[in-house]
Amino acid sequence: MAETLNKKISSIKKEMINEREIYDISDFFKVFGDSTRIKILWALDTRSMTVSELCVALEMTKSAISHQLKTLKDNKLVKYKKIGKNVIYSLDDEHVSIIIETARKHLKEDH
Amino acid sequence: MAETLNKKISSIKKEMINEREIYDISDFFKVFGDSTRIKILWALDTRSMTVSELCVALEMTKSAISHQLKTLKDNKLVKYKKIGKNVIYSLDDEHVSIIIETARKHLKEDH
DNA sequence: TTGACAGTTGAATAGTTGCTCAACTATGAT
DNA sequence: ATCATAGTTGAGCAACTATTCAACTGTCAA
Repeated sequence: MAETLNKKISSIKKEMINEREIYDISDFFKVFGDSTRIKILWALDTRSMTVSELCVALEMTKSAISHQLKTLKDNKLVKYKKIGKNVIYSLDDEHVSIIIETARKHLKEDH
Repeated sequence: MAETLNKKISSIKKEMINEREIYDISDFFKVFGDSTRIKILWALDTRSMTVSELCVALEMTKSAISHQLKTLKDNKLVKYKKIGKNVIYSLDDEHVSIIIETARKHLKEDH
């Protein structure tokens, strides 16, 4: 009885995955695999910010920040709004927080 | 009334994060940022496997697989058991599935 | 002991990536 | 028009990384 249920749950949980999706997933995680980008996401999870504000917060050059914002933009993790000379960036996805928090939980565990 | 509640929720949700944790988080995601390692994790999420079995499943050399298994081992994502000449690897953490599934959800969405 | 099989490891190489620098666009103020 | 500010972009370089190759350890069988 319980075994049949487990098999059912297991078959629902485990779907097929193809070569293309594998690359999409690993490319997606590459975006999170850089400390500067994590800092940006963390900062933007607090509040929306302009590029200059991010430069001050992270103590980095406009160019470096802008390059990383492009990567985040391309991966649909941040969105932006132009207001006059400023460009205000903000998070574009609720998954970002979930993913980072799950990682933190994992890292807090003792093995 | 609603505003006060939002502020409270916001303060609970958002904890401090330090420089060290930023690097730990990005290092953790670097592990997921490689297609070979995703393939290994995906395969091991189906069932435990020896190195040779993984070689057949992923069509790669023992050496390449072994190098990546070391990385996964170091990051506490897989565990292993020696049985005779064989080394059987399996997933070491329920967070792995959660993280990969959240990424897949994100990638499936249209923006 | 010898040989075959399973897996690990270190060095070398080829490819990738993050930051800097300089040049650029665009907007607003004088 | 001119200048300052805000941000973007492409090239180049230094640092990193995934795979290959060859040599190695450890286990089992004859």
